[in-house]
Amino acid sequence: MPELPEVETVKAGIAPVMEGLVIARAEVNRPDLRWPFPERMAERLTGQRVLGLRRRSKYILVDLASAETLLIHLGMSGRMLISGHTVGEFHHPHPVPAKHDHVVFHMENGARITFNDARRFGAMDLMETARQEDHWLIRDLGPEPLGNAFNETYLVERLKGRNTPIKSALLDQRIVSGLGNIYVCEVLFRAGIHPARKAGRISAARVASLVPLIRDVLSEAIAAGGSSLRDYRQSDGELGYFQHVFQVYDRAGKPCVTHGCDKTITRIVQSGRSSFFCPQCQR
DNA sequence: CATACCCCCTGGGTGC
DNA sequence: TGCACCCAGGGGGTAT
Repeated sequence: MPELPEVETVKAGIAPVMEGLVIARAEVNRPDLRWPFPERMAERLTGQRVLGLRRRSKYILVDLASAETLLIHLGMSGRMLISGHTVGEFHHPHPVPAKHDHVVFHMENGARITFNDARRFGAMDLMETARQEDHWLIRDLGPEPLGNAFNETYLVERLKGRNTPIKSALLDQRIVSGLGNIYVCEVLFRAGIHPARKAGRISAARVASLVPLIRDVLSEAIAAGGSSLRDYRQSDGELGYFQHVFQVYDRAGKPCVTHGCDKTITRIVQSGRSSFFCPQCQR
């Protein structure tokens, strides 16, 4: 689930019950996720005021009054459930503890943020806020796709001479950070580029055309997530569950949505991951 | 350095 | 209802 738009949505969803508030207690129910938690994580979180939340790529960064920053990654199946808060007249009760509730933030106002992650590909770590750029998970990340550093000139330069499929290149977080399997498929469909095409053998003009398409796809997804978050009554407090209408992702065998195209969406496997595309519209 | 695989882990869906 | 198998939105590590 979580690519950049979902992480942005989750961040926005938990911000109202974290920012400016003290973590009365951090409940840590196991020693690790993908990697061991940092030393004394529960103690270093408990009693800390949350100064603010940020997002870098697919990471949520929680700045604490202790001058430390909590890094959270949702992996493939990570979820954030909010409970104990009130939206309008609706109060969200705390749920019964569920399987895979690995970390629970008990906030001073009674709200809880529960990190649930069945597959445990997620991660948490603590770092000095001042040295966040040096963190081993952060330091090699490419530019934010919605930021100014990601532009046509940059992408053309980065893909020049690359022998790797464009699909793999756009999934490479060192080139551009935040895209995942779904949105890369969607972007390549909009661009009319076959996912197996070698990145270095696409014309500069077509590479450049990817930049605004990437921004569009991500912005639209963030907007969709934001709209679903507005109505807490319909949700159970679980974030990142909005459904998008994908044009190619997970649509193998279904008709291409392009007007006048009578082909069906094809699935291939590239470096172990599914790619969906229209063999007629994408070359 | 660039590229290709393998792996971590649990659960849902499908076919028999 | 059981079971075997495939698949999953991520990404680090290692071999080539």
